[in-house]
Amino acid sequence: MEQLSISEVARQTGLRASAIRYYEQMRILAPARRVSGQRRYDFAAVHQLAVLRRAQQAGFTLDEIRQLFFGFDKSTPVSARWRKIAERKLLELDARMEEIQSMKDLIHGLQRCCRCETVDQCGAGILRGGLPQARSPKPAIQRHRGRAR
Amino acid sequence: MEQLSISEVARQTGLRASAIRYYEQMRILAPARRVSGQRRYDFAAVHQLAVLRRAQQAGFTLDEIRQLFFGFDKSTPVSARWRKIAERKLLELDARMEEIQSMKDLIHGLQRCCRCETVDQCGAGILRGGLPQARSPKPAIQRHRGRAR
DNA sequence: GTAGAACTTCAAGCCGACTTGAACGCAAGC
DNA sequence: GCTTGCGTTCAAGTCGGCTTGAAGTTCTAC
Repeated sequence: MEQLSISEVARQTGLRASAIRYYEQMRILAPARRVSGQRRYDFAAVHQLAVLRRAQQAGFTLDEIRQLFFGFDKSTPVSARWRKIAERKLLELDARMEEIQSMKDLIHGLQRCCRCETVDQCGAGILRGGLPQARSPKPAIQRHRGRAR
Repeated sequence: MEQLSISEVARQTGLRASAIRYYEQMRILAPARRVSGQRRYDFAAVHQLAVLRRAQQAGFTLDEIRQLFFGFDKSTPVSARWRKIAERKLLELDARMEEIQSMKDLIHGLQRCCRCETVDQCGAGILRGGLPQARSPKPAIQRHRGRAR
């Protein structure tokens, strides 16, 4: 059973050693065995990190990936875990798509309709009905949940 | 010429007073006149903030909005300013759309093809060719520019 | 034995768009 | 004169996903 150092794992996964340490700290990777203080990994860790990267590419957060790894009954196969968390994520991605689409609509509307000379005119126009209005009546850009009122 | 207090402007724009102070600090709003230390606004400020909000809804950053307000020759009408910065933004939004689309493709691929029991299996599969692979050969999720190597 | 590469931990920094808190100022009404 | 309710400034905190730096330890090669 081969033992890899952290930089060897980093090389094989394309990650930085600091990222791997960070994942351990965030409890996404189980603490590695130590040999006089230094981390030693086997190939399972490389595989786990490959899954992590793929999950990130698919838009999952580290919290969600921790869920994927540790948030299920041990008997639940990974394929079922994926399907479970993928459902929520697809809804979220659709929401993000629509958000972006409504931004695009807004910009196209501006490009088509704005004839304003000054910012003042433009603002007055927006207050007087918003004109193009796009499709979504919602605030659209709010990731900082302290925002609404 | 009416003089509005900061909380009055906040009420009319739906923003928080702290946000309005922040915009001034970030030099997106010109410093307001002071009456014994307190800010006083006229309606132009309300209009300007309406434009700011609309621009945010359309996905512009505060940096870009500062550009919109102050980054052009004074003779350039606002409609032309919009069109100029909108061009770049549309490209960016298209890129974000594709990014999200490739995430969705990745997740659909997982849902269709993953039969793995364990994370280890799954990771080994990913390393052995990545399977669905989606469309984009690019890293996909990288906003932290320190990331690549 | 010793240089230097690789490893460790811990704390702090980065990005963007704010909010929150502390400590204070100023005006009006009682 | 005192409270209430605005307003002010400045510093620090938030979120996520790391990186960077300092200071110290251990491994490796000569």
